[in-house]
Amino acid sequence: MAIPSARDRILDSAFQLFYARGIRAVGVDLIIAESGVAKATFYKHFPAKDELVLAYLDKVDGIWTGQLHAAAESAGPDPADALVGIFDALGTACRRDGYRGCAFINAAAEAAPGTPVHERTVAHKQAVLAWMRDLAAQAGADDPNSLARSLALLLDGGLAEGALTADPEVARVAKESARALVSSALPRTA
Amino acid sequence: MAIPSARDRILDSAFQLFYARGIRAVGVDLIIAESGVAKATFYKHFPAKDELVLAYLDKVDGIWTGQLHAAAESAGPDPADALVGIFDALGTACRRDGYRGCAFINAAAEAAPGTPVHERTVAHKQAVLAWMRDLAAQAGADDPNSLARSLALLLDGGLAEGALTADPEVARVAKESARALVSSALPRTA
DNA sequence: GGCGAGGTAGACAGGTCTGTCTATCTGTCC
DNA sequence: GGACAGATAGACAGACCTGTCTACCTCGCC
Repeated sequence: MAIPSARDRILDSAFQLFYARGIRAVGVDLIIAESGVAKATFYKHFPAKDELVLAYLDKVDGIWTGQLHAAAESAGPDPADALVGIFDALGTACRRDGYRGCAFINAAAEAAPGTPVHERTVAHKQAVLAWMRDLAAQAGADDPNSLARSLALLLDGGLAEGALTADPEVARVAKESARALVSSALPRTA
Repeated sequence: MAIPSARDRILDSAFQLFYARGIRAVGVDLIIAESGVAKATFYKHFPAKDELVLAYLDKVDGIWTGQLHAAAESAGPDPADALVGIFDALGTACRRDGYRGCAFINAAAEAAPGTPVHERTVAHKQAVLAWMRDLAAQAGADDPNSLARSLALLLDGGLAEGALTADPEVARVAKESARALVSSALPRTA
């Protein structure tokens, strides 16, 4: 457990501050002060604030995607169960202190379409959607694409509403709705 | 068709600029230039930028709530149909040029919880939810609260994703999912 | 004619933001 | 010991942002 490298400290501070307050609301000076790093060091690792923002989004992507996959896996081997289990990640997130919705949606709200930040967000959402479509296909859905999109809507809705009120009820309803949509999208099973 | 008052011109410019670029990204100087108004006039009508932001949100609330109600009404007198019809407003919004998702969600992403802007967003979402809960109760749902929340998730999900890619497919899937959830939440009908 | 409401034009103060640059210190490897 | 990589501290430039203030203009109304 050595002291984290300067780069890691910067990224950690940025992670917390950007998420809690928004990207534009946090200046590099604050990140520098919070991470206890010199300004020159900051700009050596991240030549512009935008690059730090992208690194922040990549970090969020790693964490959140990991949580989604873990939730899906721990729901069991059946792909249909996995699709529903995804929503446990939403419930866990909702209950976390300082929860403020989806970092990507929040970032995209501050970035103009076409900018790298905005596009990184689109890429993330498309990756999640593609993964869910795969699961839907494995589950034998009649229309894996529509099912995956429906579930993505529920998930993004839960994340967006979470930015307003961190109400675990939202996650409960989302999971139940997901269960209903999944089972109605599968061919009749015994 | 007289020239709109100075206040209206300011609010119109703010409406377009805030929505298209985000609130923090737009300075009062730009709004002043765009609306062709003097700085003193601006500050006479809106003593601080924050008050303009709130007026902007109120304007959005009036427009968007009106569109939701209109979509619900034009789906017919049956409350269950109205609940599904709401999603036509999402489809129309998606297809509009310059569509960038829900102004409230975007605004909340930039405002810290507890600020007036954030709370105005929460109030708006709660009003929409309460209205949908009413419709769900009129439709005779077993659990109007859960049904309304499910539909709100789909709606907010559609709005949040709309900020990323204005894909009408999203609205189509949302409406279909809404139909499925509504019919599965009602007691068996012939 | 005179008054007042509301608008225009734009300088200005004080703060914050990003990004650059200089000068110094510390530890490691040879 | 000496060279070097990487960090520190902090001044600085230049842009931008909010909000204030002065000075003038214009139109309707009494």
